[in-house]
Amino acid sequence: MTSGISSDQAGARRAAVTLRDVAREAGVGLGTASRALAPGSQYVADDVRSRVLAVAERLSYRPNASARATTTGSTPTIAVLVSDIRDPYYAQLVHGAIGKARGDGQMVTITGTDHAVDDEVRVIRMLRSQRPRALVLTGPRTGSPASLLRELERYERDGGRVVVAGDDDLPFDTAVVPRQEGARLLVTTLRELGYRSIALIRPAADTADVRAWEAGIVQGARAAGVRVDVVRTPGVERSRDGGRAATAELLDDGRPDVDAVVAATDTMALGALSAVRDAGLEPGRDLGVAGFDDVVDADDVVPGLTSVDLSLEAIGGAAVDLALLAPAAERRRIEFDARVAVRGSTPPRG
Amino acid sequence: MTSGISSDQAGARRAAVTLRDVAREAGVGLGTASRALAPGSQYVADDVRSRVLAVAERLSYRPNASARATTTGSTPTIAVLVSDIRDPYYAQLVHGAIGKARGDGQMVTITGTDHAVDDEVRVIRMLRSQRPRALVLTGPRTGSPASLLRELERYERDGGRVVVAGDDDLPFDTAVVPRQEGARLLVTTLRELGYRSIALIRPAADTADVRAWEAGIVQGARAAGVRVDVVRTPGVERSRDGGRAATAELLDDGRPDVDAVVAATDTMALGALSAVRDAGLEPGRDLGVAGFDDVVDADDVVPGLTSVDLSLEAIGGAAVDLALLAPAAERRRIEFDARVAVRGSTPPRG
DNA sequence: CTGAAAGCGCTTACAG
DNA sequence: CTGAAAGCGCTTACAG
Repeated sequence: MTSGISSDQAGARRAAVTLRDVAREAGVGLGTASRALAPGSQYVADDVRSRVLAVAERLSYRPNASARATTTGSTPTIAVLVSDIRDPYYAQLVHGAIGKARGDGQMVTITGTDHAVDDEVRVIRMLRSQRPRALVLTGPRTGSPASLLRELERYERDGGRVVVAGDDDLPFDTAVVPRQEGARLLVTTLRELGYRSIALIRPAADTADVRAWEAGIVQGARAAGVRVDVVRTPGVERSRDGGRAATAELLDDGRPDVDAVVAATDTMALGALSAVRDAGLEPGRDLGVAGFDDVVDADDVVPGLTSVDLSLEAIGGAAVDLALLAPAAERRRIEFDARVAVRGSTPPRG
Repeated sequence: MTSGISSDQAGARRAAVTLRDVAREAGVGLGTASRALAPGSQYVADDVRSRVLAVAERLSYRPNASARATTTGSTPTIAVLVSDIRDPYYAQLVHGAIGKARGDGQMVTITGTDHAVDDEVRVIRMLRSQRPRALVLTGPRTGSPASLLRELERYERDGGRVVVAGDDDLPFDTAVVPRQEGARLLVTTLRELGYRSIALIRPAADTADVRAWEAGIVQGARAAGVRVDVVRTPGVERSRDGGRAATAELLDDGRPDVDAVVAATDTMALGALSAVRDAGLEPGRDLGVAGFDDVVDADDVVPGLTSVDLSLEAIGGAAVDLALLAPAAERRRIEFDARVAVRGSTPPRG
């Protein structure tokens, strides 16, 4: 680090080519230049338009998005709130959003939040300054949503759009992650593979996503005639270690003839794989293991982990679609299919 | 999808509380209100300031960042160009950047590019509209950088800052990924573990990052007295399958008494692990395998993959630091230490 | 179809 | 310390 100059200096910005420059150079008025450059506008003579376009190209003119936004009132950006972009779950959502946004001429902004309501409120207050066209909420959150809803309503009142990509528990347009359906499908599939009795490994925190997953499992099990034990280990975290601990406890208890362990997330399932090995068993052969989210690169683990693909990329894209819709009285939902990926960790049983 | 209304509608934005509202409500002029709200400004009476602040709070006022930007000339955002946010390499960089930016009151924008020069130029042209305070370039790129440099110079001329987070091959302030040092360290470490002869698995494309890695390996090997074979399989991609194919070829060739396979990326190393198994060998015990980037969750693989931690998060943060510095005549570089993580895939050798 | 003018919501010299 | 005014770079009715 060599510079002692204040990092607050913005630099000399005034140099950029401006619409006025283009208009002067093309010999037209400001308004005409503006219209010529606007893709939609009809009211420009063809020759004038092409002249303006040529000048703009030659000067390498780029419209000032901020100036446009202060006229327009909003920015062509969509703000996505995620807790951790390194988490493949969020990375997939964001990737889908970026791809779709790009086609629609929108930017994507990523803002970090720990998904506690208080923090989300703080972040949204900050974001309101930006006047993003839409806010995309993700992830399960902790805390009572009352203050969050107030803040979001204020944002909507100012013309912003609020969209959820995740669970179906907030009163906004939602691209629903098909957890419940996915969980149901997983049980059905396990049943077809010959599994009869499964144990659920879940984090202690009772968030909306885990509830949806568990509901789906229980529902599917009832329909398919599969027995379900829920392992409720106090304090278990949504992590590899959490999955390992809970599974270890299950196995210590002399597991009530369970033939598969089903975890709420792939990460926890990886912990379950280790715990099974720690107990001297061979995952897959001796005890089935399945995850959820299909976020782990299947082939990176041995055996490959059976999981549920939740179409997260498509959901990220759908959230952008919803964000660009005009607000409507009724709430809109988009839901994609879940797909079970059967791999080595749940071989056909008996 | 129920709405037939054009998605181009921006909604009624005019509702938002404005500085004028705050000033009127507080009974002061616009200028005074502006100054009272500006964190730095001294020239406001304390009682006036607190009155304005109270009104702003009560009205839930949030300054319009676009309006501020059209006065100021730039936006408090840092644009990061990445090819794929799902790639943990980029996810880590971006995560580091977000964390640092947040502390500095900057937003982070993610823009996708395939890292071909032509595409980067296109993306940067788009971004120039946004007037982001800085552009952070990442990743190795393909194509001749001439047109890219032209575009970036234009951006700098308008007052923007260009920063690189990656290889040290562009004439801008750079947060250097310590590939060469890391590669050198890896060989030294392998030597200490007892390895004498290694084969390098590399993608066919000769990008800056791979060159740096290879140079580091060769350099380290020379110093430590380790023999190096470079496996140059035409067309091999920087992927799991690429690593698998190249390793398979090496093993087919009756590998010249190599005792470890060292891949240019963790992903390729995972492919190498598979190829070793395919050949009926046990990775680790029969043949050492090492990767690079330490991007794979160590415990997800069996055996754990020896790799090099490149401090990517810190580098992402450092890029933001550089971005916020005033431009300077001399080019600045920040380099972090690399660290070798030894795991089960390279046990001590005889 | 086009130009001059007003306006978007701020910030920043400029006189008090 | 403070208010009125000019200006940032656009867009958009409003008269031609």
